[in-house]
Amino acid sequence: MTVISEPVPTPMRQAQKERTREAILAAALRLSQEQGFAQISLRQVAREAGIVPTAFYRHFADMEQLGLTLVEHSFATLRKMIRDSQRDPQVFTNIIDASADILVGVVKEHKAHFGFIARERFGGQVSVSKAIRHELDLFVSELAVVLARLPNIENWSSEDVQMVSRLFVRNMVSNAEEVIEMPDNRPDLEEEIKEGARRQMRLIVLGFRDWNSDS
Amino acid sequence: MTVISEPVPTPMRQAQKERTREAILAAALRLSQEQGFAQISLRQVAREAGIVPTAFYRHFADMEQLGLTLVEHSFATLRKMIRDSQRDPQVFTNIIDASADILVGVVKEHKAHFGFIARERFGGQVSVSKAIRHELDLFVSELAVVLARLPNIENWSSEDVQMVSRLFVRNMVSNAEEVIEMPDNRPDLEEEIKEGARRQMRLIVLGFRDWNSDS
DNA sequence: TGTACATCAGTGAACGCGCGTTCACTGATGTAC
DNA sequence: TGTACATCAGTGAACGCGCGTTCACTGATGTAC
Repeated sequence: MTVISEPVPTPMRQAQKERTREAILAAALRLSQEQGFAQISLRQVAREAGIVPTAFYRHFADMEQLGLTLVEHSFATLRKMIRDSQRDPQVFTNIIDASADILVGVVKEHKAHFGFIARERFGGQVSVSKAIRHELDLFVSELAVVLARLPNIENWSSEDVQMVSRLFVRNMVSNAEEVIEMPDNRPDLEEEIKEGARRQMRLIVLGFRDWNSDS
Repeated sequence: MTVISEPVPTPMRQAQKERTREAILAAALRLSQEQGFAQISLRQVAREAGIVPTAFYRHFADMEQLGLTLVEHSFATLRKMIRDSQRDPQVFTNIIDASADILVGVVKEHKAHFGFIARERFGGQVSVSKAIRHELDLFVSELAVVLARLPNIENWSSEDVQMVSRLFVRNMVSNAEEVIEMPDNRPDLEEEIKEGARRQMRLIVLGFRDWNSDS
Protein backbone atom coordinates (compact mmCIF):
# COMPACT_ATOMS: atom_id res chain seq x y z
CA MET A 1 0.00 0.00 0.00
CA THR A 2 1.54 3.25 -1.12
CA VAL A 3 0.56 5.28 1.89
CA ILE A 4 3.91 7.04 2.09
CA SER A 5 4.20 10.63 0.95
CA GLU A 6 0.60 11.28 -0.02
CA PRO A 7 0.40 14.35 -2.24
CA VAL A 8 -1.91 16.17 0.24
CA PRO A 9 -3.30 18.14 -2.70
CA THR A 10 -5.45 20.53 -0.64
CA PRO A 11 -8.16 20.21 -3.29
CA MET A 12 -9.48 23.62 -4.22
CA ARG A 13 -13.04 22.40 -4.62
CA GLN A 14 -13.12 21.03 -1.05
CA ALA A 15 -11.62 24.22 0.36
CA GLN A 16 -14.26 26.30 -1.43
CA LYS A 17 -16.99 24.03 -0.11
CA GLU A 18 -15.68 24.51 3.41
CA ARG A 19 -15.71 28.26 2.93
CA THR A 20 -19.34 28.18 1.82
CA ARG A 21 -20.26 25.99 4.77
CA GLU A 22 -18.73 28.49 7.13
CA ALA A 23 -20.53 31.32 5.35
CA ILE A 24 -23.81 29.50 6.00
CA LEU A 25 -22.98 28.99 9.69
CA ALA A 26 -21.92 32.62 10.07
CA ALA A 27 -25.05 33.84 8.29
CA ALA A 28 -27.31 31.74 10.50
CA LEU A 29 -25.56 32.92 13.66
CA ARG A 30 -25.84 36.55 12.56
CA LEU A 31 -29.52 36.30 11.65
CA SER A 32 -30.49 34.39 14.79
CA GLN A 33 -28.99 37.12 16.96
CA GLU A 34 -31.74 39.44 15.75
CA GLN A 35 -34.75 37.15 15.58
CA GLY A 36 -33.87 33.86 17.23
CA PHE A 37 -32.82 30.75 15.33
CA ALA A 38 -36.27 29.16 15.14
CA GLN A 39 -37.63 32.19 13.32
CA ILE A 40 -35.17 32.34 10.46
CA SER A 41 -35.81 30.52 7.21
CA LEU A 42 -33.58 28.42 5.00
CA ARG A 43 -34.03 30.99 2.23
CA GLN A 44 -32.99 33.88 4.50
CA VAL A 45 -29.84 32.01 5.51
CA ALA A 46 -29.00 31.23 1.88
CA ARG A 47 -29.55 34.87 0.87
CA GLU A 48 -27.32 36.11 3.74
CA ALA A 49 -24.65 33.54 2.85
CA GLY A 50 -24.72 34.58 -0.81
CA ILE A 51 -25.90 31.31 -2.28
CA VAL A 52 -29.07 30.09 -3.92
CA PRO A 53 -31.53 28.27 -1.58
CA THR A 54 -30.98 24.87 -3.16
CA ALA A 55 -27.21 25.04 -2.61
CA PHE A 56 -27.95 24.89 1.13
CA TYR A 57 -28.66 21.18 0.75
CA ARG A 58 -25.07 20.49 -0.35
CA HIS A 59 -24.07 21.33 3.25
CA PHE A 60 -26.93 20.50 5.63
CA ALA A 61 -29.93 18.20 5.39
CA ASP A 62 -32.20 20.89 6.83
CA MET A 63 -32.32 23.83 9.24
CA GLU A 64 -32.42 21.50 12.23
CA GLN A 65 -29.01 20.01 11.36
CA LEU A 66 -27.63 23.51 10.89
CA GLY A 67 -28.96 24.44 14.34
CA LEU A 68 -27.38 21.41 15.99
CA THR A 69 -24.06 22.26 14.35
CA LEU A 70 -24.28 25.76 15.84
CA VAL A 71 -24.85 24.17 19.26
CA GLU A 72 -21.66 22.12 18.81
CA HIS A 73 -19.64 25.15 17.76
CA SER A 74 -20.96 27.24 20.65
CA PHE A 75 -20.01 24.64 23.23
CA ALA A 76 -16.60 24.20 21.62
CA THR A 77 -16.06 27.91 22.36
CA LEU A 78 -17.25 27.43 25.95
CA ARG A 79 -14.91 24.50 26.53
CA LYS A 80 -11.98 26.35 25.02
CA MET A 81 -12.61 29.09 27.58
CA ILE A 82 -12.30 26.61 30.43
CA ARG A 83 -9.18 25.01 28.97
CA ASP A 84 -7.51 28.37 28.52
CA SER A 85 -8.45 29.58 31.97
CA GLN A 86 -6.89 26.49 33.54
CA ARG A 87 -3.57 27.64 32.15
CA ASP A 88 -4.01 31.06 33.78
CA PRO A 89 -2.06 31.07 37.10
CA GLN A 90 -4.39 33.83 38.39
CA VAL A 91 -7.16 31.27 38.66
CA PHE A 92 -5.39 29.38 41.41
CA THR A 93 -4.58 32.39 43.52
CA ASN A 94 -7.81 34.35 43.10
CA ILE A 95 -10.41 32.25 41.41
CA ILE A 96 -13.23 34.74 41.87
CA ASP A 97 -11.73 37.87 40.33
CA ALA A 98 -9.95 35.88 37.63
CA SER A 99 -13.17 34.05 36.70
CA ALA A 100 -15.13 37.28 36.47
CA ASP A 101 -12.47 38.80 34.22
CA ILE A 102 -12.28 35.76 31.98
CA LEU A 103 -16.03 35.33 31.84
CA VAL A 104 -16.82 38.88 30.77
CA GLY A 105 -13.85 39.01 28.42
CA VAL A 106 -14.55 35.76 26.63
CA VAL A 107 -18.29 36.28 26.46
CA LYS A 108 -17.72 39.69 24.94
CA GLU A 109 -15.31 38.25 22.40
CA HIS A 110 -17.64 35.40 21.48
CA LYS A 111 -20.96 37.17 21.95
CA ALA A 112 -22.51 35.25 19.08
CA HIS A 113 -21.89 31.78 20.51
CA PHE A 114 -22.75 32.64 24.12
CA GLY A 115 -25.80 34.52 22.92
CA PHE A 116 -26.87 31.50 20.94
CA ILE A 117 -26.67 29.28 24.04
CA ALA A 118 -28.50 31.76 26.27
CA ARG A 119 -31.17 32.58 23.68
CA GLU A 120 -31.93 29.16 22.25
CA ARG A 121 -31.76 27.32 25.60
CA PHE A 122 -35.54 27.69 25.89
CA GLY A 123 -38.31 28.33 23.46
CA GLY A 124 -36.31 27.84 20.30
CA GLN A 125 -36.52 24.90 17.92
CA VAL A 126 -37.26 21.92 20.17
CA SER A 127 -34.28 19.76 19.15
CA VAL A 128 -31.88 22.70 19.43
CA SER A 129 -33.14 23.61 22.93
CA LYS A 130 -32.86 20.00 24.01
CA ALA A 131 -29.31 19.72 22.70
CA ILE A 132 -28.26 22.90 24.51
CA ARG A 133 -29.74 21.81 27.82
CA HIS A 134 -28.06 18.43 27.47
CA GLU A 135 -24.69 20.06 26.75
CA LEU A 136 -25.13 22.41 29.72
CA ASP A 137 -25.72 19.40 32.00
CA LEU A 138 -22.54 17.78 30.70
CA PHE A 139 -20.69 21.04 31.14
CA VAL A 140 -21.72 21.32 34.81
CA SER A 141 -20.13 17.90 35.46
CA GLU A 142 -16.99 18.80 33.54
CA LEU A 143 -16.58 22.02 35.45
CA ALA A 144 -17.09 20.15 38.73
CA VAL A 145 -14.04 18.02 37.90
CA VAL A 146 -11.99 21.16 37.31
CA LEU A 147 -13.25 22.86 40.47
CA ALA A 148 -12.57 19.80 42.61
CA ARG A 149 -8.85 20.20 41.94
CA LEU A 150 -8.70 23.76 43.24
CA PRO A 151 -7.24 24.52 46.68
CA ASN A 152 -9.91 25.09 49.39
CA ILE A 153 -12.30 22.90 47.46
CA GLU A 154 -10.36 19.67 47.22
CA ASN A 155 -11.80 18.34 50.50
CA TRP A 156 -15.47 19.12 49.77
CA SER A 157 -17.99 16.36 49.14
CA SER A 158 -18.52 15.66 45.46
CA GLU A 159 -22.20 16.54 45.89
CA ASP A 160 -21.28 20.01 47.14
CA VAL A 161 -18.80 20.50 44.32
CA GLN A 162 -21.49 19.50 41.83
CA MET A 163 -23.86 22.07 43.30
CA VAL A 164 -21.28 24.86 43.26
CA SER A 165 -20.57 23.94 39.67
CA ARG A 166 -24.29 24.22 38.88
CA LEU A 167 -24.44 27.64 40.52
CA PHE A 168 -21.35 28.79 38.63
CA VAL A 169 -22.77 27.68 35.30
CA ARG A 170 -26.11 29.29 36.08
CA ASN A 171 -24.24 32.45 37.02
CA MET A 172 -22.26 32.21 33.80
CA VAL A 173 -25.38 31.93 31.66
CA SER A 174 -27.03 34.82 33.49
CA ASN A 175 -23.99 37.00 33.03
CA ALA A 176 -23.73 35.98 29.41
CA GLU A 177 -27.32 37.19 29.01
CA GLU A 178 -26.35 40.54 30.53
CA VAL A 179 -23.25 40.97 28.39
CA ILE A 180 -25.28 40.15 25.31
CA GLU A 181 -27.94 42.70 26.15
CA MET A 182 -25.19 45.25 26.74
CA PRO A 183 -24.80 47.78 23.91
CA ASP A 184 -21.31 48.03 22.41
CA ASN A 185 -18.89 50.73 23.56
CA ARG A 186 -20.14 50.96 27.10
CA PRO A 187 -17.08 49.95 29.16
CA ASP A 188 -18.78 51.37 32.27
CA LEU A 189 -21.60 48.83 32.02
CA GLU A 190 -19.06 46.12 31.37
CA GLU A 191 -17.25 46.91 34.62
CA GLU A 192 -20.61 46.83 36.42
CA ILE A 193 -21.39 43.36 35.05
CA LYS A 194 -17.91 42.17 35.96
CA GLU A 195 -18.38 43.52 39.49
CA GLY A 196 -21.79 41.80 39.67
CA ALA A 197 -20.24 38.49 38.57
CA ARG A 198 -17.51 38.86 41.20
CA ARG A 199 -19.99 39.60 43.98
CA GLN A 200 -22.20 36.69 43.05
CA MET A 201 -19.35 34.21 42.91
CA ARG A 202 -18.07 35.54 46.22
CA LEU A 203 -21.54 35.04 47.68
CA ILE A 204 -21.60 31.45 46.51
CA VAL A 205 -18.15 30.68 47.91
CA LEU A 206 -18.73 32.51 51.21
CA GLY A 207 -22.09 30.85 51.65
CA PHE A 208 -20.54 27.46 51.13
CA ARG A 209 -17.70 28.09 53.56
CA ASP A 210 -20.23 28.91 56.27
CA TRP A 211 -22.40 26.03 55.37
CA ASN A 212 -19.59 23.53 55.62
CA SER A 213 -18.30 24.94 58.89
CA ASP A 214 -21.59 25.04 60.80
CA SER A 215 -23.80 22.26 59.47
CA MET B 1 -78.87 62.90 33.50
CA THR B 2 -80.55 59.64 34.29
CA VAL B 3 -77.51 57.92 35.70
CA ILE B 4 -79.40 56.41 38.64
CA SER B 5 -80.29 52.74 38.63
CA GLU B 6 -78.59 51.69 35.42
CA PRO B 7 -79.99 48.37 34.28
CA VAL B 8 -76.54 46.66 34.39
CA PRO B 9 -77.91 44.24 31.83
CA THR B 10 -74.85 41.99 31.73
CA PRO B 11 -75.17 41.99 27.98
CA MET B 12 -74.94 38.49 26.60
CA ARG B 13 -73.05 39.59 23.53
CA GLN B 14 -70.31 41.22 25.59
CA ALA B 15 -70.00 38.18 27.87
CA GLN B 16 -69.65 35.90 24.84
CA LYS B 17 -67.01 38.20 23.39
CA GLU B 18 -65.06 38.01 26.64
CA ARG B 19 -65.28 34.22 26.56
CA THR B 20 -63.88 34.12 23.03
CA ARG B 21 -61.10 36.51 23.99
CA GLU B 22 -60.12 34.22 26.83
CA ALA B 23 -60.27 31.21 24.51
CA ILE B 24 -57.78 32.98 22.22
CA LEU B 25 -55.45 33.77 25.13
CA ALA B 26 -55.67 30.20 26.45
CA ALA B 27 -55.07 28.76 22.98
CA ALA B 28 -52.01 30.95 22.44
CA LEU B 29 -50.59 30.06 25.86
CA ARG B 30 -51.14 26.35 25.20
CA LEU B 31 -49.57 26.42 21.74
CA SER B 32 -46.59 28.52 22.80
CA GLN B 33 -45.72 25.99 25.51
CA GLU B 34 -44.88 23.51 22.77
CA GLN B 35 -43.23 25.68 20.13
CA GLY B 36 -42.60 29.11 21.63
CA PHE B 37 -44.84 32.10 21.05
CA ALA B 38 -42.89 33.56 18.14
CA GLN B 39 -43.35 30.37 16.17
CA ILE B 40 -47.12 30.09 16.32
CA SER B 41 -49.32 31.64 13.66
CA LEU B 42 -52.50 33.66 13.91
CA ARG B 43 -54.30 30.88 12.02
CA GLN B 44 -53.07 28.20 14.44
CA VAL B 45 -54.32 30.24 17.39
CA ALA B 46 -57.70 30.79 15.74
CA ARG B 47 -58.02 27.07 14.94
CA GLU B 48 -57.12 26.11 18.53
CA ALA B 49 -59.58 28.69 19.90
CA GLY B 50 -62.36 27.38 17.66
CA ILE B 51 -62.87 30.50 15.58
CA VAL B 52 -62.21 31.50 12.00
CA PRO B 53 -58.92 33.40 11.42
CA THR B 54 -60.63 36.71 10.61
CA ALA B 55 -62.53 36.69 13.92
CA PHE B 56 -59.16 37.09 15.65
CA TYR B 57 -59.15 40.75 14.61
CA ARG B 58 -62.28 41.46 16.68
CA HIS B 59 -60.07 40.91 19.75
CA PHE B 60 -56.45 41.81 18.95
CA ALA B 61 -54.84 44.00 16.29
CA ASP B 62 -52.21 41.35 15.61
CA MET B 63 -50.14 38.58 17.22
CA GLU B 64 -47.83 41.13 18.83
CA GLN B 65 -50.70 42.65 20.84
CA LEU B 66 -51.80 39.17 21.89
CA GLY B 67 -48.24 38.44 23.05
CA LEU B 68 -48.05 41.64 25.09
CA THR B 69 -51.37 40.77 26.73
CA LEU B 70 -49.94 37.40 27.72
CA VAL B 71 -46.96 39.20 29.28
CA GLU B 72 -49.38 41.32 31.35
CA HIS B 73 -51.35 38.28 32.49
CA SER B 74 -48.19 36.37 33.40
CA PHE B 75 -46.87 39.18 35.57
CA ALA B 76 -50.26 39.60 37.20
CA THR B 77 -49.89 35.97 38.33
CA LEU B 78 -46.36 36.67 39.59
CA ARG B 79 -47.47 39.72 41.58
CA LYS B 80 -50.40 37.87 43.04
CA MET B 81 -47.92 35.29 44.35
CA ILE B 82 -45.95 37.97 46.18
CA ARG B 83 -49.09 39.57 47.61
CA ASP B 84 -50.38 36.23 48.86
CA SER B 85 -47.05 35.23 50.36
CA GLN B 86 -46.91 38.48 52.33
CA ARG B 87 -50.03 37.33 54.15
CA ASP B 88 -48.35 34.03 55.05
CA PRO B 89 -46.99 34.32 58.62
CA GLN B 90 -44.43 31.56 57.81
CA VAL B 91 -42.57 34.05 55.63
CA PHE B 92 -41.61 36.19 58.59
CA THR B 93 -40.36 33.35 60.74
CA ASN B 94 -38.59 31.27 58.09
CA ILE B 95 -38.36 33.17 54.86
CA ILE B 96 -36.16 30.63 53.12
CA ASP B 97 -38.19 27.45 53.55
CA ALA B 98 -41.47 29.29 53.12
CA SER B 99 -40.28 30.97 49.92
CA ALA B 100 -39.12 27.68 48.47
CA ASP B 101 -42.48 26.08 49.23
CA ILE B 102 -44.46 28.97 47.81
CA LEU B 103 -42.23 29.27 44.75
CA VAL B 104 -42.44 25.64 43.71
CA GLY B 105 -46.15 25.42 44.56
CA VAL B 106 -47.22 28.52 42.69
CA VAL B 107 -45.00 27.87 39.71
CA LYS B 108 -46.42 24.36 39.45
CA GLU B 109 -49.97 25.70 39.63
CA HIS B 110 -49.33 28.40 37.06
CA LYS B 111 -46.83 26.56 34.88
CA ALA B 112 -48.16 28.22 31.76
CA HIS B 113 -47.57 31.80 32.90
CA PHE B 114 -44.19 31.18 34.51
CA GLY B 115 -43.15 29.12 31.52
CA PHE B 116 -44.15 31.96 29.25
CA ILE B 117 -41.93 34.40 31.17
CA ALA B 118 -38.95 32.02 31.29
CA ARG B 119 -39.28 30.94 27.67
CA GLU B 120 -40.03 34.23 25.94
CA ARG B 121 -37.60 36.30 28.02
CA PHE B 122 -34.99 35.81 25.28
CA GLY B 123 -35.13 34.92 21.66
CA GLY B 124 -38.87 35.24 21.22
CA GLN B 125 -40.70 38.01 19.38
CA VAL B 126 -38.59 41.12 19.98
CA SER B 127 -41.32 43.28 21.52
CA VAL B 128 -42.49 40.45 23.78
CA SER B 129 -38.96 39.76 25.04
CA LYS B 130 -38.41 43.46 25.68
CA ALA B 131 -41.66 43.74 27.62
CA ILE B 132 -40.78 40.74 29.78
CA ARG B 133 -37.31 42.02 30.61
CA HIS B 134 -38.76 45.42 31.47
CA GLU B 135 -41.36 43.84 33.77
CA LEU B 136 -38.69 41.71 35.43
CA ASP B 137 -36.64 44.84 36.18
CA LEU B 138 -39.70 46.47 37.74
CA PHE B 139 -40.38 43.31 39.70
CA VAL B 140 -36.88 43.27 41.19
CA SER B 141 -37.47 46.77 42.59
CA GLU B 142 -40.91 45.84 43.92
CA LEU B 143 -39.54 42.77 45.64
CA ALA B 144 -36.73 44.86 47.15
CA VAL B 145 -39.36 47.01 48.88
CA VAL B 146 -41.00 43.89 50.32
CA LEU B 147 -37.67 42.38 51.42
CA ALA B 148 -36.54 45.61 53.08
CA ARG B 149 -39.37 45.28 55.60
CA LEU B 150 -38.30 41.82 56.76
CA PRO B 151 -36.51 41.34 60.08
CA ASN B 152 -32.70 40.90 59.73
CA ILE B 153 -32.82 42.86 56.50
CA GLU B 154 -34.34 46.12 57.64
CA ASN B 155 -30.95 47.62 58.47
CA TRP B 156 -29.18 46.70 55.22
CA SER B 157 -28.19 49.33 52.69
CA SER B 158 -30.76 49.77 49.93
CA GLU B 159 -28.08 48.82 47.39
CA ASP B 160 -27.55 45.46 49.12
CA VAL B 161 -31.31 44.84 49.32
CA GLN B 162 -31.60 45.58 45.60
CA MET B 163 -28.88 43.04 44.85
CA VAL B 164 -30.42 40.35 47.04
CA SER B 165 -33.70 41.04 45.28
CA ARG B 166 -31.99 40.58 41.91
CA LEU B 167 -30.48 37.29 43.05
CA PHE B 168 -33.86 36.10 44.35
CA VAL B 169 -35.60 36.93 41.09
CA ARG B 170 -32.86 35.27 39.07
CA ASN B 171 -33.18 32.25 41.34
CA MET B 172 -36.93 32.32 40.87
CA VAL B 173 -36.68 32.36 37.08
CA SER B 174 -34.11 29.54 37.12
CA ASN B 175 -36.29 27.43 39.37
CA ALA B 176 -39.32 28.21 37.24
CA GLU B 177 -37.35 26.86 34.28
CA GLU B 178 -36.66 23.66 36.22
CA VAL B 179 -40.25 23.18 37.35
CA ILE B 180 -41.42 23.71 33.80
CA GLU B 181 -39.02 21.14 32.42
CA MET B 182 -40.19 18.73 35.13
CA PRO B 183 -42.55 16.04 33.82
CA ASP B 184 -45.89 15.78 35.62
CA ASN B 185 -46.42 13.26 38.41
CA ARG B 186 -42.87 13.23 39.66
CA PRO B 187 -43.21 14.47 43.26
CA ASP B 188 -39.67 13.23 43.98
CA LEU B 189 -38.17 15.64 41.46
CA GLU B 190 -40.36 18.38 42.85
CA GLU B 191 -38.91 17.89 46.31
CA GLU B 192 -35.42 17.99 44.81
CA ILE B 193 -36.11 21.30 43.11
CA LYS B 194 -37.61 22.69 46.31
CA GLU B 195 -34.52 21.56 48.23
CA GLY B 196 -32.33 23.18 45.57
CA ALA B 197 -34.25 26.45 45.85
CA ARG B 198 -33.88 26.35 49.65
CA ARG B 199 -30.14 25.72 49.49
CA GLN B 200 -29.59 28.49 46.97
CA MET B 201 -31.57 31.05 48.94
CA ARG B 202 -29.73 30.00 52.08
CA LEU B 203 -26.45 30.50 50.24
CA ILE B 204 -27.45 33.99 49.22
CA VAL B 205 -28.54 34.95 52.72
CA LEU B 206 -25.52 33.37 54.44
CA GLY B 207 -23.16 34.96 51.98
CA PHE B 208 -24.66 38.35 52.65
CA ARG B 209 -24.53 37.95 56.41
CA ASP B 210 -20.82 37.23 56.19
CA TRP B 211 -20.23 39.97 53.76
CA ASN B 212 -21.91 42.56 55.93
CA SER B 213 -20.16 41.40 59.11
CA ASP B 214 -16.59 41.28 57.80
CA SER B 215 -16.28 43.91 55.09
C1' DT C 1 -95.74 42.74 24.73
C1' DG C 2 -94.63 43.42 19.69
C1' DT C 3 -92.39 45.47 15.85
C1' DA C 4 -88.81 47.73 13.19
C1' DC C 5 -84.17 48.96 13.04
C1' DA C 6 -79.10 49.06 14.72
C1' DT C 7 -75.13 46.76 16.30
C1' DC C 8 -71.39 43.84 15.83
C1' DA C 9 -68.99 38.98 16.78
C1' DG C 10 -68.12 35.71 13.81
C1' DT C 11 -68.07 33.93 8.62
C1' DG C 12 -66.07 32.52 4.15
C1' DA C 13 -64.00 33.68 -0.21
C1' DA C 14 -60.15 35.63 -2.11
C1' DC C 15 -55.49 37.83 -2.61
C1' DG C 16 -50.52 37.91 -2.99
C1' DC C 17 -46.30 36.26 -0.60
C1' DG C 18 -42.36 33.65 1.16
C1' DC C 19 -41.67 29.21 2.33
C1' DG C 20 -39.23 24.19 1.84
C1' DT C 21 -38.24 21.00 -1.48
C1' DT C 22 -37.77 18.52 -6.32
C1' DC C 23 -35.38 18.30 -10.39
C1' DA C 24 -32.60 18.61 -14.47
C1' DC C 25 -28.84 21.63 -15.54
C1' DT C 26 -24.03 23.90 -15.90
C1' DG C 27 -19.41 24.59 -15.80
C1' DA C 28 -15.22 24.76 -13.07
C1' DT C 29 -12.21 21.45 -10.74
C1' DG C 30 -10.12 16.93 -10.48
C1' DT C 31 -8.34 12.47 -12.52
C1' DA C 32 -6.52 8.95 -15.82
C1' DC C 33 -3.79 8.07 -19.51
C1' DT D 1 2.23 18.52 -21.36
C1' DG D 2 -2.37 17.54 -23.61
C1' DT D 3 -6.72 15.33 -24.08
C1' DA D 4 -10.98 13.03 -22.76
C1' DC D 5 -13.97 11.93 -19.16
C1' DA D 6 -15.84 12.14 -14.15
C1' DT D 7 -17.16 14.67 -10.25
C1' DC D 8 -19.99 17.69 -7.85
C1' DA D 9 -20.87 22.70 -5.72
C1' DG D 10 -23.84 25.78 -7.12
C1' DT D 11 -27.97 27.21 -10.44
C1' DG D 12 -32.75 28.37 -11.74
C1' DA D 13 -37.44 27.00 -12.76
C1' DA D 14 -41.24 25.04 -10.79
C1' DC D 15 -44.46 22.96 -7.29
C1' DG D 16 -47.87 23.04 -3.65
C1' DC D 17 -48.66 25.01 1.03
C1' DG D 18 -49.84 27.86 5.03
C1' DC D 19 -49.50 32.38 6.00
C1' DG D 20 -51.59 37.44 7.25
C1' DT D 21 -54.90 40.44 5.75
C1' DT D 22 -59.06 42.58 2.92
C1' DC D 23 -63.72 42.55 2.24
C1' DA D 24 -68.66 42.08 1.91
C1' DC D 25 -71.72 39.11 4.41
C1' DT D 26 -74.92 36.97 8.08
C1' DG D 27 -77.73 36.45 11.79
C1' DA D 28 -78.21 36.59 16.77
C1' DT D 29 -78.37 40.13 20.34
C1' DG D 30 -79.62 44.74 21.80
C1' DT D 31 -82.47 49.11 21.60
C1' DA D 32 -86.30 52.43 20.70
C1' DC D 33 -90.89 53.13 20.47
